[in-house]
Parts: sequence; C-alpha cells; structure tokens
Amino acid sequence: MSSLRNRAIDASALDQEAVCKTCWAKSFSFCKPLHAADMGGFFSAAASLKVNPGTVFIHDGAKFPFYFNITRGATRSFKILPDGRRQILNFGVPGTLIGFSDRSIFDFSVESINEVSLCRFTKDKVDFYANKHPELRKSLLDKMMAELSESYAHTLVLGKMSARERLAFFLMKQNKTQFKVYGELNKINLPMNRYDISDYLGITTETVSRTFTQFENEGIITFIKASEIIVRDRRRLGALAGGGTRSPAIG
Amino acid sequence: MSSLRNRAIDASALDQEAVCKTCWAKSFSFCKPLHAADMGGFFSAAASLKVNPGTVFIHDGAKFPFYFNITRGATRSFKILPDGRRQILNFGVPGTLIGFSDRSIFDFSVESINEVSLCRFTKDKVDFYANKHPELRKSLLDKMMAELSESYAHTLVLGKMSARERLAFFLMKQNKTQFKVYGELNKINLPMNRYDISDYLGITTETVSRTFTQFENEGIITFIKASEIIVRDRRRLGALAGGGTRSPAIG
DNA sequence: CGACTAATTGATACGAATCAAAAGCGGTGG
DNA sequence: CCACCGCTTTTGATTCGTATCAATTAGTCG
Repeated sequence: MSSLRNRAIDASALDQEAVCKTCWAKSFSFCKPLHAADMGGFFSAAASLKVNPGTVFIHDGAKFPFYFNITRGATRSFKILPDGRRQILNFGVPGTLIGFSDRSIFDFSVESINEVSLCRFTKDKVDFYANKHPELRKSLLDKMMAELSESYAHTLVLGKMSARERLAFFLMKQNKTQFKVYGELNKINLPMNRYDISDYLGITTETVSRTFTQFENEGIITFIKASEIIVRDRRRLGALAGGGTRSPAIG
Repeated sequence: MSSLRNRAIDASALDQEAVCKTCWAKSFSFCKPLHAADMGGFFSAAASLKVNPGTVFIHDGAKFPFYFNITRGATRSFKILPDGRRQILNFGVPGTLIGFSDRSIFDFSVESINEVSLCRFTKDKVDFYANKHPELRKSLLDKMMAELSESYAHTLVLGKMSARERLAFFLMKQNKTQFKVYGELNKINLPMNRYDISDYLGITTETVSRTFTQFENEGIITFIKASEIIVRDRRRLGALAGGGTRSPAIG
C-alpha cells in the first residue's frame, strides 16, 4: 500500500470569488443555490486547493473542521482494519462533498486518486450561512441523504451479491455518475485501479479481472484499455446489477 | 418471509404532552434538548403509536413525511432484491430515529420485531422547530451522522470480515447498545431471530449457528437460551470484532 | 401433549480466495 | 528508438470458507 504515503497539499491563494464564478462543478455542488443569490461573502471564505495523486488528505480519527467540495479529479474514502485490510467506502467525483462526521472527527480516511482540485470551507462558516439560507441548508442535507442512501445500497451489494453482480453494480454506478458529471453516455472511465475496485466491492483483484473478462466475452462490455470501457449491453448489465441502485436509467 | 405481511398500526390518541414528560427513552432520543426548554407546543404535535410484532410500517419506495422515534421494542430496516434476497441495514432500539430519506421517499423498509412503541412527528413540524432551536437541529444532525457512521462500519464488516469476525462485531455492537439503553453489562438479548442476524451480517443462519457454538465452546460466551447470551471473555470478543467499531469499551 | 417453527448439527458442493506465473504497460536511460 | 525494469493486470491451478442440501433437536403455542 505504497500509495498511502503522504504528500504535500498545494494551497494556492487565488481570487476565490472569481474561481467560484467560473467553477464548472458548481451545478452539481452543494454551493449551487448560493450562486443565484449574491453571496460573495460566502465564497471569499473558501479556499481552493490542489492535491497530488495518491495523497491521504483526511486521516481516520483526525479532527478536521472543514468541508471539502471536489471540483476536479477523483478520491477514495476508506477504512482500514488493524491488520491492514482496507475497505473502500466510496469514490469521490466533482460535486462530492466530504466532511460529514460526528463532532468533526472523521472515522475514515480520504485519499486522492489522481490530481484533485477541491474547495475547502470551514464548518463554522458553512453553518453560519446555512442558518441564514434554507436553500443551502437543504442542499447540504440532500448531499448527506444521498451519501447515506448510497451507503445502504452498498451494504446490500456487499451483503447479498455475487462477484458478477457486484461488478455490474459498480459499472452501472460508474456509468451513471460519469454521465452526470462528464456527460459520457456509454464510455466508462476508471480512474481507480483494480485494487481499488476490489476493495470497494469486497472481492479480490483477480476476481475483478476474471469477471471483467467474462463480461467482455459475453459481449456486455468492450475494453479500450484497462481503464476505459464501452458499455455494449446496458440491459444485461443493469439486470445483473439488480435492484442494487434504484433504476439507473440514463437520459 | 411470512413476517413481511402487514398488520394494522394501533394509534392511540393520548395526552401526548404527558406521555413525553414521562417518556423513559427521552434521554437518548433526538427530542432530548427540548425537554429542558418549555416545548409543550412541539410535543403536542407528536403522536404515540403502537405497532404489533412483525409489521412492516415503512415501505421501500413509499412517500412518508414523518419521523419515527422508537421508545420501546426493536425494529429491522432492510432492502430486498427482486429475487427476494434480503439485506438488513440496521436494527432499531429505543432512541433510534427513523426517517432520514431523500425527498421523503424511503429507499428501504422498516419492520417491527416485537411490539414497538414509537412517536410520530411530521417532518414539517420538526423542521419548523429545528429552524428555531439550534440544539434540536444539532440533535437531528447527530442522529444522522451516527447513522452514516454506523453504516460505514457495517460496510467494512460486510466487505472484509470473516464469519467469526462478523458475529463478534455484531455481539459487541449489541452489547454496547444494550448497555446504553437497558444498562445490561454482560448480558446480551437478541430480540431478532437467526435469519435476521444472518441477513444483517451477510452470512447464512447455519453459519451464524455454527459460529455461536464455536464461541461457546471457546468460552467466549454462554447461552442462557437461544436469545440470551452472557459475555464471558469480552477481550477476545473485542479482538475478533477488530476495528469494526471504534473501541467498544463499556463503562 | 402434539404440531409447528426455529435452531442446531452434519455432509457435500461451489464460488471466490490464495498461490503462482505470465503478459501488458509505462517510464527511463543507453 | 529500443531494451530494460518495475508495476499493474490477466490468466492458471489449487485450496478453503461458507453456502447449500439434508436431517435432527429444541422451543413455543394452542
């Protein structure tokens, strides 16, 4: 797990308000409702950060009174058992809000997969504005509900599904988010490696690999390269993924 | 799955304010902070309900603009796959708040295990008071955070742990909540049956049963009866449960 | 006390893990 | 530009934990 080594976080002090105005991730970020209102005061309190690939920027057990909104790149959140076994809880994409935790203490870690850009907000500041703006409060709650709901879907996958079903679920989910964030319809990009996928799905890399091969042989998907997939038969993929997520209809 | 059949919900219109004043579950319920203030208006908006054993009182996919606070008994929340496989997401005990969901639509079902008493609050009413009382808002958020946090712990268990570890985790968790709610130190009560435990842990009843027997043979636990356990060696049980939950130290 | 359901125990099968090796891929330097 | 090295991914052989199938025992209720 060499990727767990820590690297520096590059913070650049830019004109945050201008950054927010042109932020391409705002339409699916928690701060969306504030862009309509004249909320320069809120945005100037934010800070833009860049994180190098493979950097753990939130540590399990640490006190951390910030929210992070991802604007570019991808992250993995995970828990680790004393003997090193790792479970990935979810992957973050642009629009993902990180920071829901009890008493500001995280009970999982978050690591960048590739180069990640994010906005940092102090919780106090967010709370302050949330108290004044019901829409922001609702937006935050929605993000949190969605996270809880996704966690429950994940629970179902890990508790009841076979390797084939798990991978199908993962691909459908990935397909859905990539459509939402990047507008890709049938192309699935996999910024994470096979270990990440296996640690997310509770199986091994070998099983992930074998199952990918099966899917390709069955004409369900085609590989452009190891990290890029074309969905050929969404119906069958969706059927395999079962009720894991509420019907992942796209478009 | 005969237990999924629906039975009537008995609603009794009592003097709610009096009920709340003497509610034994209030010290660990979301409404706790309001008991200090003079909040008769809030409590009179609540309704006390009783639910017969084995009743699904919240249905996956249903619109349901209420919160339920459990005051007596136990519940199971679950998701079901099209082919009938069931995953239990969590068990509810007195103090558990049910109702966090996206746009008031539940994406899981909730069923009573034994006779359950609960308080029903309309979400509008709760929101109204939450806007005026930061402590109530915080209390609600805390419940939600705890639910998310527990779901993540559950994810780790289902994704990475062996049958022995899963059952140990379950027992430690059960032990911890029963201490908090009922003050029992080494006695664990199991209101749920073996199917529930297996569907919560992602294993089969047979495996649950075999593992229980192992634990008893190893001197870790003793059975009073099938639904009542004495913990003999919490150290070993905790070690097995690993980092599944943040150190389950009691007392 | 008998009938039904829940829980336990036993025998076998199977899916995925593990162990092992080969192939693919990306970067570096001669 | 190609050869080499390390890392990731794929493929193969075998093992192992848990599921499944089957039967017995315990517990509960009329």
